[in-house]
Amino acid sequence: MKLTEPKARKLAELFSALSDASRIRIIAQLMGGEMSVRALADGLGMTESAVSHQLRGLRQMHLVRARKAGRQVFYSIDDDHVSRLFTLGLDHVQHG
Amino acid sequence: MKLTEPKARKLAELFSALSDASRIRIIAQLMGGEMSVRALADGLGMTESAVSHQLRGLRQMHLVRARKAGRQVFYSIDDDHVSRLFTLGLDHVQHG
DNA sequence: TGAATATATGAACAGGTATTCATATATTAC
DNA sequence: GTAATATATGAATACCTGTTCATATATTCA
Repeated sequence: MKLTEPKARKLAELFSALSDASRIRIIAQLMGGEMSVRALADGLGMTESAVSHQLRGLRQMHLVRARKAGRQVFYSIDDDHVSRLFTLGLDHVQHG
Repeated sequence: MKLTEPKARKLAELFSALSDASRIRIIAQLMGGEMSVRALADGLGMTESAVSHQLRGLRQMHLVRARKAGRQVFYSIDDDHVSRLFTLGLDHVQHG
C-alpha cells in the first residue's frame, strides 16, 4: 500500500494519542458517557491538571469533545471511529 | 467502561507500536504482502538497522511476523486486527 | 464587589524512544 | 575453510512526552 509521508505522520499522531495508559483509561471512562474533568480525575486518581493536559491532546486529535455547562466542562467520545478503534485494540490485546 | 490498569497499559503499548511514522510506513508497505528487511529499507529510504529495530518492536506486539527463508527474513502483517486498525485509523484521519 | 470552584496552561524536570554506528550472528557460495 | 550477504543487536545520543507545580482564566454565589 502506498502512503504519503504526511499521511503516515497524521496516522502516527492519531495512534500516539492512544499510546498512553492514562489516556486509555480516560477514554475507557468516557465510553460510559460524558464526564466532567473532576469526575475523570477522581475516578482515575489523577490530578485535574494532568487530566486536563491529556484531554487537550485528545481534543486536538478529535478523539474527545467538550461541552461547557456553567463552570464545568463535560467530555465525551468524539465519534464512532474512536470507540471502534478502542474496542478493536482491546480485542487484539485480549485474544492476541 | 471499566478497565484494569494492566489492560490499559497493554492497550497503550499496542497503540504505541503504531505511534511512529516509520512504523506506520512499514505497515503500509506490508499491506501489499510480505517483504524482506532490505526491500522495506530500500522502499522507505531507511537503513536496514533502523528498520530491523522497528520490526523487532512490531514483532513483540504481534503486529507483524517473520518468515525466514535462507538468509533473508520476510515480514508480513500478523493478523487481521492489524489491517483493520490501520484502515480504521486511516479513515479517521481522512474524513476526521 | 469578593470568595470559591472548575478548568486550562506554561515551565521544568524525569523518563522514554528512534536513529546511528559499530559489531555480532547466520546463511550461502566458492 | 574464507568471503560475501542479510539481519540483528548493544550503546550512545538527541529528541520527545507526561507529570507536577504554580498560576491564570472563567463562572457562580453571596
